[in-house]
Amino acid sequence: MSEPVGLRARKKARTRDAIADAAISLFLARGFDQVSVSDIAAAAEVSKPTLFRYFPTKEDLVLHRFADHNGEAARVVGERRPGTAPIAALHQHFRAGLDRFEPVTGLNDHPEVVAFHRLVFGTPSLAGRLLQYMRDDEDALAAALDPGVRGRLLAAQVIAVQRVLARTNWQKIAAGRTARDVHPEAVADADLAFAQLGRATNHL
Amino acid sequence: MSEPVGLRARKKARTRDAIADAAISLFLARGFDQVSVSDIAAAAEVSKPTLFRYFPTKEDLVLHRFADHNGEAARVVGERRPGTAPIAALHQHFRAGLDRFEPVTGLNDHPEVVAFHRLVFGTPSLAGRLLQYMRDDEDALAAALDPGVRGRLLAAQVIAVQRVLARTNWQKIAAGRTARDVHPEAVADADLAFAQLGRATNHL
DNA sequence: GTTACCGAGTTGCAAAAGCAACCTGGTAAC
DNA sequence: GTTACCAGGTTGCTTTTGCAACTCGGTAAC
Repeated sequence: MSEPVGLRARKKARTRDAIADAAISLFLARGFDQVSVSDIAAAAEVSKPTLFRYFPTKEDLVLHRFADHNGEAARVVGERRPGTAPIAALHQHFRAGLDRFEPVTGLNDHPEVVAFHRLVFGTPSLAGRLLQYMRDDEDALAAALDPGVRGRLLAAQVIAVQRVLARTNWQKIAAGRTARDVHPEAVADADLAFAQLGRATNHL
Repeated sequence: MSEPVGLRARKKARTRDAIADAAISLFLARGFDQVSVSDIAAAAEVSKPTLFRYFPTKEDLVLHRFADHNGEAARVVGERRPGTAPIAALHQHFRAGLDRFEPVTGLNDHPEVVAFHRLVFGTPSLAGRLLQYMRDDEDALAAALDPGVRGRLLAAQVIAVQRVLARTNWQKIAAGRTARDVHPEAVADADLAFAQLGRATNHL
Protein backbone atom coordinates (compact mmCIF):
# COMPACT_ATOMS: atom_id res chain seq x y z
CA MET A 1 0.00 0.00 0.00
CA SER A 2 2.61 2.52 1.06
CA GLU A 3 5.50 3.07 -1.34
CA PRO A 4 8.79 2.08 0.26
CA VAL A 5 10.34 5.54 0.62
CA GLY A 6 14.11 5.64 0.96
CA LEU A 7 16.03 8.09 3.09
CA ARG A 8 16.51 10.37 0.12
CA ALA A 9 12.80 10.75 -0.61
CA ARG A 10 11.94 11.14 3.05
CA LYS A 11 14.44 13.94 3.56
CA LYS A 12 13.37 15.72 0.40
CA ALA A 13 9.79 15.70 1.58
CA ARG A 14 10.86 16.99 4.96
CA THR A 15 12.90 19.80 3.42
CA ARG A 16 10.02 20.76 1.20
CA ASP A 17 7.65 20.86 4.14
CA ALA A 18 10.11 22.85 6.22
CA ILE A 19 10.40 25.47 3.50
CA ALA A 20 6.68 25.66 2.87
CA ASP A 21 5.85 25.85 6.56
CA ALA A 22 8.44 28.52 7.24
CA ALA A 23 7.16 30.52 4.29
CA ILE A 24 3.50 30.34 5.20
CA SER A 25 4.04 31.16 8.82
CA LEU A 26 6.24 34.15 8.01
CA PHE A 27 3.81 35.38 5.40
CA LEU A 28 0.89 35.12 7.77
CA ALA A 29 2.83 36.92 10.46
CA ARG A 30 4.21 39.81 8.45
CA GLY A 31 2.52 39.82 5.01
CA PHE A 32 3.75 38.55 1.67
CA ASP A 33 5.75 41.61 0.64
CA GLN A 34 7.32 42.14 4.03
CA VAL A 35 9.14 38.80 3.90
CA SER A 36 12.13 38.15 1.66
CA VAL A 37 12.97 34.75 0.28
CA SER A 38 16.23 34.98 2.16
CA ASP A 39 14.29 35.26 5.40
CA ILE A 40 12.38 32.13 4.49
CA ALA A 41 15.50 30.25 3.52
CA ALA A 42 17.11 31.21 6.81
CA ALA A 43 14.05 30.18 8.82
CA ALA A 44 13.92 26.85 7.01
CA GLU A 45 17.67 26.40 7.49
CA VAL A 46 18.21 26.03 3.79
CA SER A 47 20.21 28.00 1.23
CA LYS A 48 18.51 30.27 -1.26
CA PRO A 49 19.29 28.15 -4.34
CA THR A 50 17.90 25.12 -2.53
CA LEU A 51 14.70 27.00 -1.84
CA PHE A 52 14.34 27.80 -5.53
CA ARG A 53 15.04 24.19 -6.45
CA TYR A 54 11.86 23.30 -4.61
CA PHE A 55 9.70 26.27 -5.53
CA PRO A 56 10.24 28.09 -8.82
CA THR A 57 8.98 31.46 -7.58
CA LYS A 58 8.17 33.23 -4.36
CA GLU A 59 4.49 33.01 -5.19
CA ASP A 60 4.67 29.25 -5.46
CA LEU A 61 5.70 29.09 -1.84
CA VAL A 62 2.12 30.03 -1.10
CA LEU A 63 0.31 28.54 -4.05
CA HIS A 64 1.82 25.07 -4.12
CA ARG A 65 -1.22 23.95 -2.22
CA PHE A 66 -3.33 24.90 -5.18
CA ALA A 67 -0.71 23.50 -7.49
CA ASP A 68 -1.32 20.12 -5.90
CA HIS A 69 -4.77 20.25 -7.44
CA ASN A 70 -3.36 21.17 -10.81
CA GLY A 71 -4.84 19.18 -13.65
CA GLU A 72 -7.23 17.56 -11.25
CA ALA A 73 -10.26 18.40 -13.32
CA ALA A 74 -8.65 16.91 -16.40
CA ARG A 75 -7.74 13.81 -14.43
CA VAL A 76 -11.26 13.40 -13.12
CA VAL A 77 -12.57 13.51 -16.65
CA GLY A 78 -9.88 11.22 -18.00
CA GLU A 79 -10.38 8.62 -15.29
CA ARG A 80 -14.14 8.66 -15.07
CA ARG A 81 -15.97 5.36 -15.24
CA PRO A 82 -17.22 4.49 -18.72
CA GLY A 83 -20.79 5.59 -19.22
CA THR A 84 -20.40 8.61 -16.98
CA ALA A 85 -20.75 12.04 -18.55
CA PRO A 86 -17.80 14.37 -17.99
CA ILE A 87 -19.93 16.97 -16.24
CA ALA A 88 -21.41 14.33 -13.98
CA ALA A 89 -17.97 13.14 -13.00
CA LEU A 90 -16.84 16.68 -12.22
CA HIS A 91 -20.01 17.31 -10.24
CA GLN A 92 -19.50 14.17 -8.22
CA HIS A 93 -15.89 15.11 -7.55
CA PHE A 94 -16.75 18.60 -6.41
CA ARG A 95 -19.46 17.20 -4.19
CA ALA A 96 -16.95 14.83 -2.60
CA GLY A 97 -14.65 17.79 -1.99
CA LEU A 98 -17.45 19.60 -0.16
CA ASP A 99 -18.14 16.57 1.97
CA ARG A 100 -14.49 16.46 2.97
CA PHE A 101 -14.44 20.22 3.58
CA GLU A 102 -11.47 20.56 1.29
CA PRO A 103 -9.99 24.06 1.33
CA VAL A 104 -10.18 24.34 -2.48
CA THR A 105 -13.94 24.28 -2.27
CA GLY A 106 -13.92 27.34 -0.02
CA LEU A 107 -15.87 25.35 2.52
CA ASN A 108 -13.43 25.24 5.41
CA ASP A 109 -13.49 27.34 8.53
CA HIS A 110 -10.22 26.36 10.17
CA PRO A 111 -8.52 29.57 11.28
CA GLU A 112 -5.35 28.75 9.37
CA VAL A 113 -7.25 28.15 6.18
CA VAL A 114 -9.20 31.36 6.60
CA ALA A 115 -6.02 33.34 7.22
CA PHE A 116 -4.48 31.64 4.21
CA HIS A 117 -7.33 32.69 1.94
CA ARG A 118 -7.13 36.20 3.23
CA LEU A 119 -3.42 36.21 2.45
CA VAL A 120 -3.89 34.99 -1.10
CA PHE A 121 -6.76 37.23 -2.09
CA GLY A 122 -5.31 40.19 -0.27
CA THR A 123 -2.03 40.06 -2.18
CA PRO A 124 -2.26 41.10 -5.83
CA SER A 125 0.73 39.15 -7.09
CA LEU A 126 -0.63 36.01 -5.47
CA ALA A 127 -4.12 36.40 -6.80
CA GLY A 128 -2.60 37.08 -10.21
CA ARG A 129 -0.54 33.97 -10.20
CA LEU A 130 -3.51 31.98 -8.98
CA LEU A 131 -5.37 33.01 -12.12
CA GLN A 132 -2.55 31.58 -14.15
CA TYR A 133 -2.87 28.29 -12.30
CA MET A 134 -6.55 28.19 -13.07
CA ARG A 135 -5.90 28.91 -16.73
CA ASP A 136 -3.48 25.98 -16.88
CA ASP A 137 -6.08 23.82 -15.24
CA GLU A 138 -8.59 25.02 -17.77
CA ASP A 139 -6.29 24.20 -20.68
CA ALA A 140 -5.76 20.67 -19.43
CA LEU A 141 -9.45 20.19 -18.89
CA ALA A 142 -10.23 21.50 -22.37
CA ALA A 143 -7.86 18.98 -23.90
CA ALA A 144 -9.43 16.18 -21.88
CA LEU A 145 -12.94 17.12 -22.91
CA ASP A 146 -12.70 17.85 -26.61
CA PRO A 147 -9.82 19.05 -28.78
CA GLY A 148 -11.91 21.75 -30.49
CA VAL A 149 -13.52 24.98 -29.44
CA ARG A 150 -16.32 23.07 -27.77
CA GLY A 151 -13.81 21.72 -25.26
CA ARG A 152 -12.36 25.14 -24.60
CA LEU A 153 -15.77 26.68 -24.09
CA LEU A 154 -17.01 24.01 -21.79
CA ALA A 155 -13.78 23.93 -19.79
CA ALA A 156 -13.96 27.67 -19.27
CA GLN A 157 -17.48 27.32 -17.96
CA VAL A 158 -16.59 24.49 -15.64
CA ILE A 159 -13.68 26.36 -14.13
CA ALA A 160 -15.78 29.50 -13.83
CA VAL A 161 -18.48 27.57 -12.04
CA GLN A 162 -16.05 26.04 -9.63
CA ARG A 163 -14.52 29.44 -8.94
CA VAL A 164 -17.88 31.01 -8.24
CA LEU A 165 -18.97 28.15 -6.02
CA ALA A 166 -15.75 28.29 -4.01
CA ARG A 167 -15.95 32.06 -3.73
CA THR A 168 -19.56 31.92 -2.57
CA ASN A 169 -18.72 29.40 0.11
CA TRP A 170 -15.71 31.36 1.19
CA GLN A 171 -17.67 34.58 1.56
CA LYS A 172 -20.17 32.91 3.84
CA ILE A 173 -17.31 31.53 5.93
CA ALA A 174 -15.63 34.94 5.99
CA ALA A 175 -18.92 36.36 7.30
CA GLY A 176 -18.51 34.18 10.34
CA ARG A 177 -20.63 31.12 9.59
CA THR A 178 -19.32 27.61 10.16
CA ALA A 179 -18.49 25.21 7.37
CA ARG A 180 -20.87 22.64 8.77
CA ASP A 181 -23.68 25.19 8.74
CA VAL A 182 -22.98 26.27 5.17
CA HIS A 183 -22.55 22.76 3.80
CA PRO A 184 -26.18 22.11 2.70
CA GLU A 185 -26.35 25.38 0.79
CA ALA A 186 -23.02 24.66 -0.82
CA VAL A 187 -24.28 21.30 -2.00
CA ALA A 188 -27.48 22.85 -3.33
CA ASP A 189 -25.54 25.55 -5.14
CA ALA A 190 -23.27 22.97 -6.69
CA ASP A 191 -26.23 20.84 -7.80
CA LEU A 192 -27.81 23.87 -9.40
CA ALA A 193 -24.66 25.00 -11.14
CA PHE A 194 -23.68 21.62 -12.53
CA ALA A 195 -27.24 20.94 -13.65
CA GLN A 196 -27.16 24.13 -15.69
CA LEU A 197 -23.80 23.09 -17.04
CA GLY A 198 -25.18 19.73 -18.04
CA ARG A 199 -27.96 21.35 -19.96
CA ALA A 200 -25.44 23.63 -21.65
CA THR A 201 -23.49 20.58 -22.74
CA ASN A 202 -26.49 19.17 -24.49
CA HIS A 203 -27.16 22.43 -26.22
CA LEU A 204 -23.67 22.61 -27.66
CA MET B 1 34.39 34.68 19.91
CA SER B 2 31.97 32.28 18.26
CA GLU B 3 32.95 31.05 14.80
CA PRO B 4 30.34 32.01 12.20
CA VAL B 5 29.01 28.54 11.39
CA GLY B 6 27.35 28.14 8.02
CA LEU B 7 24.47 25.84 7.21
CA ARG B 8 26.86 23.14 6.11
CA ALA B 9 28.76 23.02 9.38
CA ARG B 10 25.60 23.23 11.43
CA LYS B 11 23.98 20.32 9.62
CA LYS B 12 27.13 18.24 9.82
CA ALA B 13 27.26 18.76 13.55
CA ARG B 14 23.61 17.86 13.84
CA THR B 15 24.06 14.70 11.81
CA ARG B 16 27.04 13.70 13.92
CA ASP B 17 25.08 14.25 17.11
CA ALA B 18 22.10 12.35 15.77
CA ILE B 19 24.30 9.35 14.99
CA ALA B 20 26.14 9.46 18.29
CA ASP B 21 22.95 9.87 20.31
CA ALA B 22 21.19 7.07 18.50
CA ALA B 23 24.20 4.82 19.00
CA ILE B 24 24.62 5.51 22.71
CA SER B 25 20.96 5.12 23.50
CA LEU B 26 20.71 1.85 21.60
CA PHE B 27 23.89 0.53 23.19
CA LEU B 28 22.68 1.42 26.67
CA ALA B 29 19.32 -0.19 25.98
CA ARG B 30 20.50 -3.47 24.46
CA GLY B 31 24.27 -3.74 24.92
CA PHE B 32 27.10 -3.08 22.50
CA ASP B 33 27.10 -6.43 20.73
CA GLN B 34 23.35 -6.67 20.45
CA VAL B 35 23.15 -3.60 18.23
CA SER B 36 24.29 -3.57 14.61
CA VAL B 37 25.61 -0.50 12.87
CA SER B 38 22.71 -0.82 10.48
CA ASP B 39 20.32 -0.45 13.39
CA ILE B 40 22.10 2.72 14.42
CA ALA B 41 22.11 4.11 10.91
CA ALA B 42 18.40 3.44 10.63
CA ALA B 43 17.65 5.03 13.99
CA ALA B 44 19.68 8.10 13.05
CA GLU B 45 18.00 8.21 9.62
CA VAL B 46 21.31 8.01 7.85
CA SER B 47 22.86 5.55 5.41
CA LYS B 48 25.56 3.13 6.52
CA PRO B 49 28.36 4.74 4.46
CA THR B 50 27.41 8.10 5.94
CA LEU B 51 27.68 6.69 9.41
CA PHE B 52 31.19 5.45 8.67
CA ARG B 53 32.14 8.82 7.22
CA TYR B 54 31.58 10.26 10.67
CA PHE B 55 32.91 7.44 12.81
CA PRO B 56 35.65 5.15 11.49
CA THR B 57 34.61 2.12 13.55
CA LYS B 58 31.71 0.90 15.62
CA GLU B 59 33.76 1.41 18.76
CA ASP B 60 34.28 5.05 17.96
CA LEU B 61 30.56 5.57 18.16
CA VAL B 62 31.02 5.13 21.89
CA LEU B 63 34.51 6.43 22.39
CA HIS B 64 34.35 9.68 20.49
CA ARG B 65 33.71 11.36 23.82
CA PHE B 66 37.12 10.26 24.95
CA ALA B 67 38.51 11.12 21.56
CA ASP B 68 37.48 14.70 22.20
CA HIS B 69 40.08 14.72 24.95
CA ASN B 70 42.70 13.31 22.63
CA GLY B 71 46.00 15.09 22.84
CA GLU B 72 44.69 17.19 25.67
CA ALA B 73 47.60 16.39 27.95
CA ALA B 74 50.06 17.36 25.23
CA ARG B 75 48.16 20.57 24.64
CA VAL B 76 48.16 21.47 28.32
CA VAL B 77 51.90 21.07 28.40
CA GLY B 78 52.42 22.95 25.17
CA GLU B 79 50.25 25.88 26.19
CA ARG B 80 51.31 26.21 29.80
CA ARG B 81 52.34 29.62 31.03
CA PRO B 82 56.08 30.23 30.92
CA GLY B 83 57.69 29.40 34.22
CA THR B 84 55.22 26.62 35.00
CA ALA B 85 56.57 23.09 35.24
CA PRO B 86 54.86 20.56 32.95
CA ILE B 87 53.74 18.40 35.84
CA ALA B 88 52.35 21.40 37.67
CA ALA B 89 50.35 22.37 34.61
CA LEU B 90 48.97 18.85 34.26
CA HIS B 91 48.15 18.74 37.95
CA GLN B 92 46.32 22.02 37.75
CA HIS B 93 44.38 20.85 34.71
CA PHE B 94 43.32 17.61 36.34
CA ARG B 95 42.28 19.49 39.41
CA ALA B 96 40.13 21.81 37.30
CA GLY B 97 38.54 18.72 35.71
CA LEU B 98 37.65 17.41 39.16
CA ASP B 99 36.11 20.74 40.13
CA ARG B 100 33.95 20.62 37.03
CA PHE B 101 33.06 16.98 37.66
CA GLU B 102 34.16 16.10 34.17
CA PRO B 103 33.32 12.52 33.22
CA VAL B 104 36.95 11.80 32.19
CA THR B 105 38.03 12.23 35.78
CA GLY B 106 35.70 9.46 36.89
CA LEU B 107 34.12 11.92 39.30
CA ASN B 108 30.61 12.16 37.96
CA ASP B 109 27.52 10.47 39.31
CA HIS B 110 24.95 11.34 36.67
CA PRO B 111 23.07 8.15 35.85
CA GLU B 112 23.85 8.44 32.13
CA VAL B 113 27.53 8.82 32.81
CA VAL B 114 27.55 5.88 35.19
CA ALA B 115 25.72 3.72 32.67
CA PHE B 116 28.14 4.87 30.02
CA HIS B 117 31.15 3.86 32.09
CA ARG B 118 29.58 0.52 32.79
CA LEU B 119 29.06 0.05 29.07
CA VAL B 120 32.65 0.87 28.18
CA PHE B 121 34.35 -1.19 30.85
CA GLY B 122 31.90 -4.04 30.50
CA THR B 123 32.60 -4.46 26.79
CA PRO B 124 36.03 -5.89 25.98
CA SER B 125 36.37 -4.46 22.51
CA LEU B 126 35.55 -1.01 23.85
CA ALA B 127 37.96 -1.19 26.73
CA GLY B 128 40.58 -2.43 24.31
CA ARG B 129 40.11 0.43 21.95
CA LEU B 130 40.14 2.84 24.84
CA LEU B 131 43.64 1.65 25.67
CA GLN B 132 44.70 2.53 22.18
CA TYR B 133 43.34 6.03 22.64
CA MET B 134 45.34 6.40 25.82
CA ARG B 135 48.48 5.19 24.09
CA ASP B 136 48.04 7.83 21.39
CA ASP B 137 47.55 10.43 24.08
CA GLU B 138 50.68 9.19 25.75
CA ASP B 139 52.70 9.44 22.55
CA ALA B 140 51.63 13.02 22.00
CA LEU B 141 52.42 13.92 25.59
CA ALA B 142 55.84 12.30 25.34
CA ALA B 143 56.66 14.39 22.30
CA ALA B 144 55.51 17.53 24.05
CA LEU B 145 57.61 16.84 27.12
CA ASP B 146 60.92 15.65 25.77
CA PRO B 147 61.86 13.96 22.54
CA GLY B 148 63.99 11.32 24.27
CA VAL B 149 63.30 8.37 26.51
CA ARG B 150 62.85 10.71 29.44
CA GLY B 151 59.73 12.09 27.77
CA ARG B 152 58.37 8.64 27.06
CA LEU B 153 58.95 7.48 30.61
CA LEU B 154 57.42 10.52 32.19
CA ALA B 155 54.44 10.53 29.81
CA ALA B 156 53.73 6.91 30.63
CA GLN B 157 53.72 7.73 34.31
CA VAL B 158 51.46 10.72 33.88
CA ILE B 159 48.92 8.77 31.88
CA ALA B 160 49.10 5.90 34.34
CA VAL B 161 48.51 8.25 37.23
CA GLN B 162 45.52 9.82 35.56
CA ARG B 163 44.10 6.40 34.80
CA VAL B 164 44.46 5.23 38.36
CA LEU B 165 42.98 8.42 39.75
CA ALA B 166 39.98 8.22 37.42
CA ARG B 167 39.49 4.56 38.15
CA THR B 168 39.63 5.16 41.90
CA ASN B 169 37.03 7.88 41.69
CA TRP B 170 34.84 5.81 39.46
CA GLN B 171 34.91 2.84 41.82
CA LYS B 172 33.74 4.98 44.69
CA ILE B 173 30.94 6.32 42.54
CA ALA B 174 30.04 2.82 41.43
CA ALA B 175 29.83 1.88 45.11
CA GLY B 176 26.99 4.36 45.45
CA ARG B 177 28.66 7.49 46.79
CA THR B 178 27.96 10.90 45.33
CA ALA B 179 30.49 12.86 43.33
CA ARG B 180 30.19 15.78 45.70
CA ASP B 181 30.97 13.52 48.63
CA VAL B 182 33.99 11.96 46.96
CA HIS B 183 35.41 15.22 45.65
CA PRO B 184 37.73 16.07 48.62
CA GLU B 185 39.29 12.63 48.54
CA ALA B 186 39.73 12.85 44.81
CA VAL B 187 41.53 16.15 45.18
CA ALA B 188 43.74 14.75 47.93
CA ASP B 189 44.58 11.68 45.86
CA ALA B 190 45.47 13.86 42.90
CA ASP B 191 47.66 16.11 45.03
CA LEU B 192 49.49 13.08 46.38
CA ALA B 193 49.95 11.46 42.99
CA PHE B 194 51.17 14.55 41.19
CA ALA B 195 53.50 15.43 44.09
CA GLN B 196 55.12 12.03 43.72
CA LEU B 197 55.31 12.60 39.99
CA GLY B 198 56.99 15.96 40.56
CA ARG B 199 59.64 14.35 42.70
CA ALA B 200 60.17 11.68 40.07
CA THR B 201 60.74 14.37 37.48
CA ASN B 202 63.52 15.86 39.53
CA HIS B 203 65.11 12.46 39.97
CA LEU B 204 65.28 11.88 36.25
C1' DG C 1 20.63 61.46 -13.83
C1' DT C 2 23.84 58.45 -12.02
C1' DT C 3 25.00 55.94 -8.19
C1' DA C 4 24.07 52.72 -4.73
C1' DC C 5 21.37 49.35 -2.74
C1' DC C 6 17.90 45.60 -2.33
C1' DG C 7 15.31 41.58 -3.47
C1' DA C 8 14.14 37.89 -6.91
C1' DG C 9 16.17 34.38 -9.31
C1' DT C 10 20.51 31.91 -11.62
C1' DT C 11 24.99 29.60 -12.27
C1' DG C 12 29.20 26.78 -11.53
C1' DC C 13 31.55 24.34 -8.46
C1' DA C 14 32.60 21.69 -4.29
C1' DA C 15 31.03 19.11 -0.24
C1' DA C 16 27.95 15.83 1.68
C1' DA C 17 24.77 12.12 1.49
C1' DG C 18 22.21 8.01 -0.48
C1' DC C 19 22.32 3.71 -2.73
C1' DA C 20 23.60 -0.68 -4.29
C1' DA C 21 26.94 -3.76 -4.62
C1' DC C 22 30.93 -5.44 -2.93
C1' DC C 23 34.80 -7.63 0.33
C1' DT C 24 36.01 -10.05 4.52
C1' DG C 25 35.92 -12.83 8.54
C1' DG C 26 33.16 -15.42 11.65
C1' DT C 27 29.65 -18.70 12.84
C1' DA C 28 25.74 -21.74 12.36
C1' DA C 29 23.31 -25.56 9.54
C1' DC C 30 23.56 -29.54 7.11
C1' DG D 1 33.61 -29.58 5.33
C1' DT D 2 31.11 -26.66 2.49
C1' DT D 3 27.46 -23.79 2.26
C1' DA D 4 24.88 -20.00 3.65
C1' DC D 5 24.27 -16.12 6.17
C1' DC D 6 25.36 -12.04 8.96
C1' DA D 7 27.84 -7.96 10.65
C1' DG D 8 31.62 -4.67 10.01
C1' DG D 9 33.47 -1.84 6.68
C1' DT D 10 34.47 -0.15 1.60
C1' DT D 11 33.79 1.54 -3.19
C1' DG D 12 31.91 4.09 -7.30
C1' DC D 13 28.44 6.65 -8.82
C1' DT D 14 24.46 9.76 -8.48
C1' DT D 15 21.58 13.13 -6.22
C1' DT D 16 21.15 16.84 -3.14
C1' DT D 17 22.88 20.74 -0.89
C1' DG D 18 25.72 24.83 0.31
C1' DC D 19 28.21 28.67 -1.12
C1' DA D 20 29.71 32.63 -3.44
C1' DA D 21 29.21 35.36 -7.02
C1' DC D 22 26.44 36.81 -10.51
C1' DT D 23 22.29 39.15 -13.44
C1' DC D 24 18.42 42.04 -13.62
C1' DG D 25 14.79 45.22 -12.49
C1' DG D 26 13.18 48.62 -9.24
C1' DT D 27 13.75 52.43 -6.15
C1' DA D 28 15.83 55.77 -3.11
C1' DA D 29 19.69 59.33 -2.36
C1' DC D 30 22.27 62.87 -3.92
